[in-house]
Amino acid sequence: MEIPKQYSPQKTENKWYSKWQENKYFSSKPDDRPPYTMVIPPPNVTGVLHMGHMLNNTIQDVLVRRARMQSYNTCWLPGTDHASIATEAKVVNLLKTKGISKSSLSREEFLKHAWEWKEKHGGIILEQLKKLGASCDWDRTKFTMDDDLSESVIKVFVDLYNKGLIYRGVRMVNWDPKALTALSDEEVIHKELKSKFYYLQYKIEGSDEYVTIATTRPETILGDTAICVHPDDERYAHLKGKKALVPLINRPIPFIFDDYVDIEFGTGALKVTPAHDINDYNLGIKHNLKSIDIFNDNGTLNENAEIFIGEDRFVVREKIVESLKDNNHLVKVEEIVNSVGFSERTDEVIEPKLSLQWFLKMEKISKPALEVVMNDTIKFHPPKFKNIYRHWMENVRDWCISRQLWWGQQIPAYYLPDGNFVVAETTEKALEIAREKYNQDLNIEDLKQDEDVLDTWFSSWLWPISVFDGIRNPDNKEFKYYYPTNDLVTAPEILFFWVARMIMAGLEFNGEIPFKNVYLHGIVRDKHGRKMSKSLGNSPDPIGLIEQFGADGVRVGMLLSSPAGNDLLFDESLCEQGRNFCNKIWNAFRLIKGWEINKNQEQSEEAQIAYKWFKANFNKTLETINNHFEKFRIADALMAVYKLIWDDFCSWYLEMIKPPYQQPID
RNA sequence: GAGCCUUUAGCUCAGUUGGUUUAGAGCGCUAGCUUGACAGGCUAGAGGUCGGCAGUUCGAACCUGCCAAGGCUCACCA
Repeated sequence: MEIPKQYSPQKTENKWYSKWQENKYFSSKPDDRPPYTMVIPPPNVTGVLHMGHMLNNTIQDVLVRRARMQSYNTCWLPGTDHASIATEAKVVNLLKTKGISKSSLSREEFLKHAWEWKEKHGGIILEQLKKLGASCDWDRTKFTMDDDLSESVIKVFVDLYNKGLIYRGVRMVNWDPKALTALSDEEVIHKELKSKFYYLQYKIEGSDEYVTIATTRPETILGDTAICVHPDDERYAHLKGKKALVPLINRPIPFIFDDYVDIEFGTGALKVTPAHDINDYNLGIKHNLKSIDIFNDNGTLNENAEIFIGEDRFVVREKIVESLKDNNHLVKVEEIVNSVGFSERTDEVIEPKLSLQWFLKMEKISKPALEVVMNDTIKFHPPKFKNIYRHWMENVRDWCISRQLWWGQQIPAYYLPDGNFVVAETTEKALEIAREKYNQDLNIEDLKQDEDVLDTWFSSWLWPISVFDGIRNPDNKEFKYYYPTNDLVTAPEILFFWVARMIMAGLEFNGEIPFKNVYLHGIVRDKHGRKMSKSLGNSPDPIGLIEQFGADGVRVGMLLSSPAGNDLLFDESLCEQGRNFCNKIWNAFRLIKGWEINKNQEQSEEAQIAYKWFKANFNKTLETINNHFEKFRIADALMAVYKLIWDDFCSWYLEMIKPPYQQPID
């Protein structure tokens, strides 16, 4: 039998993965053994595998395979996330290429298209994970919009509403003018930008005097309803009771006095636009100001603006500066660095907007979730994330959970003709409650369900529970056996979005933590430390890498340079090292396979010593490896294996017991 | 603006409560090897006043203070 000199991962990996699958080696059923459970951080259903997924799932696979070898009953549960905004945007774009606009479709028609798209393109990533060798229990694959998971989300919403933790109200929210929906605070990314600081003159009504204010958003002057100065600022004291005229439209607005204003900053005079800035909004409430919303949902100006109606906010910014200049309202322009919020999904500049949304109160449920992390009931690896977690938890604000989208779980609130509403799991139950509470004569047609859906994270925060049906049937056998899960492997980017909220959900709905360890790995960057991005073109195709180096080669390469919490500077040469390692093992096998065994031959003294030495060495290394694993030092564990095989086993042991040329071995 | 983290060989990182470390690993590098498992290999070797300054100590990569560079998280200063 001829064994090729070089290892061929393609042949080997496909062969064994099929075999594993055929024999259901990864499938798990509750039994007498202790369980080891892990849920996958569900990737977007429309996503494709990128380097980050590859790292994330390789680490999980290592953990779960080790647990399997330790004879735990291992269950690694895979699945995908419906990713409301991202998926809806993709479907909208696809429809656009077919000449269909979303607005021309009914909700039902649109959802039909969305589901079609999901069936067709969804789950590609799961097939890619199989190529990677991921040992998931594929029979348990879940999707966050499966009927049972959706039901769980609705049940939880109703439960929280009944507990008084969910409320509906008009608040200043982060509005994405491109996705046309509200976002949570976490979905806003602040970036420092070089902006312009415009100094504008407002005429004082009935006088020749002017007052100068400074702003970065001149287009919002059309929504001004006051000018605010500090009560101790003598420069402006004489303006009490006077009014200023908004430039270009000459709407009179009052002066208000509040120590919120920083005397030193700008001119010490602040224009107040309650509809378009959270601070101004608060000032507006305090001083009883009118609120003039000058924007449409898509970021264009509406009739309230009086001028530039229908034009985009950024176009108007340019134009209004010209107008102000022409009318001698512009005093000067300075360069300034300020922080601007962008939508995490669409990269659109966020518009603070007053709107009616659903919120979840965070104060009560965040406290226990903070505690279990601080007292190490849930351990973070590396622990430096505890601080970051605490800071966020201590300052968290109510969570805006409604989204003006169709793809997702529709909010189970039903409005009555008189404006009242009821919250219930089904229309039938809603009707029942509505009749009881408001009017016996109501019919099902009188109820109108809320148009909005819930934030995707409002479903994925239940993931470790709902995949085992622990919300609907908390006493079911599987949930009792598999939950709480053991380890969670994810990126720090979603510590707040997901990890923190899963902890809250676990404690709130089941009184138990959802997992015991959270391993937070870094971001995969290129070898120059730059983030991988489409525009830079510096992200290798993971499947291409697997074809080139073998899945094991690539995975060894990634793990070797991946200490917990640190970013990984990816370089193809790492995969080469991994491939070479696989080849080394292959050739050790080739060597041994080539030996002829003579059972009658005495074992030489040297061989006996060699055997004892290696055995001792092996056990010592095993201890080291276990120690590394307990501390989630995967890279170190792998290096110990690497050296054990390459140096101790191949370079020393095999050489020591190697029989003379063409002689048999004992 | 607030909080946190990092800085050790060319690169990526270890270095556990300060003393068996004249500071380690992998990769890379240099010089030799067409050696019968493997050139995706073997052998030999070079490389660091542990970011800077000051201090504590008999003794500091490790503790303290200041400074410098890089990074992360949060934040309503127009």
